[in-house]
Amino acid sequence: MAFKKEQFPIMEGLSDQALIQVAQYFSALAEPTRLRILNCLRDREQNVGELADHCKCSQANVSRHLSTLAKHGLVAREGRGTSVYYRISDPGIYALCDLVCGNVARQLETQAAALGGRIEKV
Amino acid sequence: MAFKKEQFPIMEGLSDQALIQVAQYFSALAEPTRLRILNCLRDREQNVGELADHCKCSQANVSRHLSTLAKHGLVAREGRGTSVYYRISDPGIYALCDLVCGNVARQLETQAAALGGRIEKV
DNA sequence: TACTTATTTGCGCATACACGCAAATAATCA
DNA sequence: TGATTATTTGCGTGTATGCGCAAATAAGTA
Repeated sequence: MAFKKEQFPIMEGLSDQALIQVAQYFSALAEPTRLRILNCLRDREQNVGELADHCKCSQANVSRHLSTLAKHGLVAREGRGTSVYYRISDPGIYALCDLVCGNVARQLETQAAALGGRIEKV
Repeated sequence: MAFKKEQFPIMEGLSDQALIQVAQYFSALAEPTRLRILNCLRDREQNVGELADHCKCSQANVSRHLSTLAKHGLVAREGRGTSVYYRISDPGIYALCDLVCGNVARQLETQAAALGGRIEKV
């Protein structure tokens, strides 16, 4: 793990705070609806109502998920008129998601091979 | 505004099942003790007792966390003698952790700047 | 066999959180 | 002003999960 020594000292005994920070960052991404929201925001910013439509999710839940994502610095909030627009503020998440998709795909292939190829690819 | 758009296709390209898979992969990494275990396994394989010592965690919990990691294909299990040795089986987590550490570090810098540089170290 | 060590698992409890629902808040306009 | 629309938030509920504890399981040895 490439921690900056200034922020994350102690390599052999990573600080608990650093581990908690990283774990919380992963937690923000560990929810299907939030991943769908982030995917919707990939191309352009959107307001809460639009995201609720595209995610087939209630406005209240989308608002809550956006709050979580904003708290972890993944999205940025900007109110214009009566609407509130959200946009990606941490482009690094797409590299993350791409990596995870690759890892998951490899894992599925392994499982498929172990099960005789009965699992169709996602 | 109504939020029912059940006639919309699933998200562009990403099935619900794929999102759930990715979310579960992130969930496996969204736990400080599991991150510590993975960090301990970075250099060499270790058995459950060694990991319990290094993580200052009970053997039972370490065993459970290892089970979770193995279920998601992050570690591999191999029993030798009375011990069970675990090792990293998905090298992709290195890239993942590098990215997340960078993202978290950037976020911390932003927060530190917003707070007037009062955060010296984590 | 019995004994020792190492690992796993069953159970109960506490916490975290996603969701539905409804009320509260914010911004714009008649 | 009040009305309308958009967003947020408070509350209750069900579910998932991390942990401690103890028992069960597995492998090696006398």
